Amino acid sequence: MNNNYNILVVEDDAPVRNLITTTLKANEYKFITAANGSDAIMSAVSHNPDIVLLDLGLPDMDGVDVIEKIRSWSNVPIIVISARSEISDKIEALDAGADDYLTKPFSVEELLARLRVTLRRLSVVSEQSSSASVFENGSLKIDYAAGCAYLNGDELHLTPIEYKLLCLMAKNVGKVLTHSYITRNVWGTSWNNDVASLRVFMATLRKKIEKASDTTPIIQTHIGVGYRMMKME
Amino acid sequence: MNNNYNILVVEDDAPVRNLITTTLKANEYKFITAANGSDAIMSAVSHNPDIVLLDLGLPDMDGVDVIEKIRSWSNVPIIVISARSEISDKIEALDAGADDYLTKPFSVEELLARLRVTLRRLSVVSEQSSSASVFENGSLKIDYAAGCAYLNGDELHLTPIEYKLLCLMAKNVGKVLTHSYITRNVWGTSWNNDVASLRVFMATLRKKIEKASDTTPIIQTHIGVGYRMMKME
DNA sequence: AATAAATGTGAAAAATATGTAACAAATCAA
DNA sequence: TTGATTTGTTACATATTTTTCACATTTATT
Repeated sequence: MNNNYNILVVEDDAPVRNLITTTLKANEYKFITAANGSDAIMSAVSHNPDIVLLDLGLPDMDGVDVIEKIRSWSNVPIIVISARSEISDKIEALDAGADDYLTKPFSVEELLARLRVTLRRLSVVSEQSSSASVFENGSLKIDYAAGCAYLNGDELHLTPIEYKLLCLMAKNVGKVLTHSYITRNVWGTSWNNDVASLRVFMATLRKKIEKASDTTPIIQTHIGVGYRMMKME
Repeated sequence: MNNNYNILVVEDDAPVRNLITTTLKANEYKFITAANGSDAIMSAVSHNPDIVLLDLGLPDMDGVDVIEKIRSWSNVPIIVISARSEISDKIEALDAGADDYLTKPFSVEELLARLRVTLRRLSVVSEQSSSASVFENGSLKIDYAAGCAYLNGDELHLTPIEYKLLCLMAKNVGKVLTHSYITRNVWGTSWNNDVASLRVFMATLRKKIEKASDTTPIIQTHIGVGYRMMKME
């Protein structure tokens, strides 16, 4: 007897999808399916699966983009199943946030074994941080799945960097984030740690999200350290 | 660039071991090595590594037995690197407790990518477990994760040096810290051990954390020696 | 009690960090 | 291409932090 884990299977090729689902069914796993990227993201939001099995070759969007999208709000384990066997493809997917990478043709036994590994890890971690796809704090709202931010219901027009910056602050509400932590996470690993740029982006972001709002600023400066988004009431 | 993670490399074949260690060194990972199973188990016990890279083909014992042995007391991530490419070998190792399985010949880039995956997971887990990183002593409270200090629930505004100083005292509650120990830890190694500055900072810190509080001061002076934060009730 | 040594205190100077505006460079869509 | 948008850079006024220093106070020693 198995478990209550829910597995999201993302695969556009029907025969392969059937192979996977039949295997899962035979091993008493519960699952839902999606045949393209946007359906996959919607299912990930609405069903909150415990594991995602993801084919990279989807008709509507690149699989790596699906990984990044899901990773923008969720830490759900993602096991990639792909026909692309190039090392560079593997690295790209793993660095984007995938947890494992199987190349087609794959053995169902190996897939099941790697599923068991992931499930074993899940049960260890068990009840982990709540990963909601919508963030709300005061008059500010972020819909991670849609990639949009709102202030008092009105959509904000944010540039990509501004949005990343906002998400990073939001994911760490109440914590002081150091300059280098922010630049590393917004601009990537290799960056000259330029605080000047961060300052001007922070300024424009503040202008946009503190538009005519409350008395207390939502983003505090901690001189010599970094910035912090305050938890609002 | 990197990290404080310690990696145990278990591989009896010297050329392969060198390839791995050279790669790790080039990427600024710290590591220790073992050339057989019993050494590997001893190293895993004594050094408590963060990750184990394990070759299955060891001279003295079967690699799967090493996995099981380590798993009997530790959940350290184990990445298997093996010449055995049979599905049954993979399944056996994964079910024995391995977290990942690479077959030789392997790409060092893929190995590094899978290491990053594992490290990423480690840091997530450690962040969660470190959520209990809150110090409390009387009316004083420090939230290390948030980087903030509170007095009777009210947040204190501390400069970087004041905060460092407070954390240092807090981490050593009850102990007398010498002037030179404090200056070394707050200002860094190369410093002329200026006690005058320390005195000034200690004064402002005291003003802030002993605001209208109790009869007994929380920070004691030990003349000719240093300072001590008292354990309060 | 007198003296010397160590510590506390307040205020200024020095050093450093920040917010902002203006502008240059890069990117992107038509 | 153009024109619009986004991103990166610089200069500078302002604000904050850190250091220095003179002097008062406390503590230890004789």
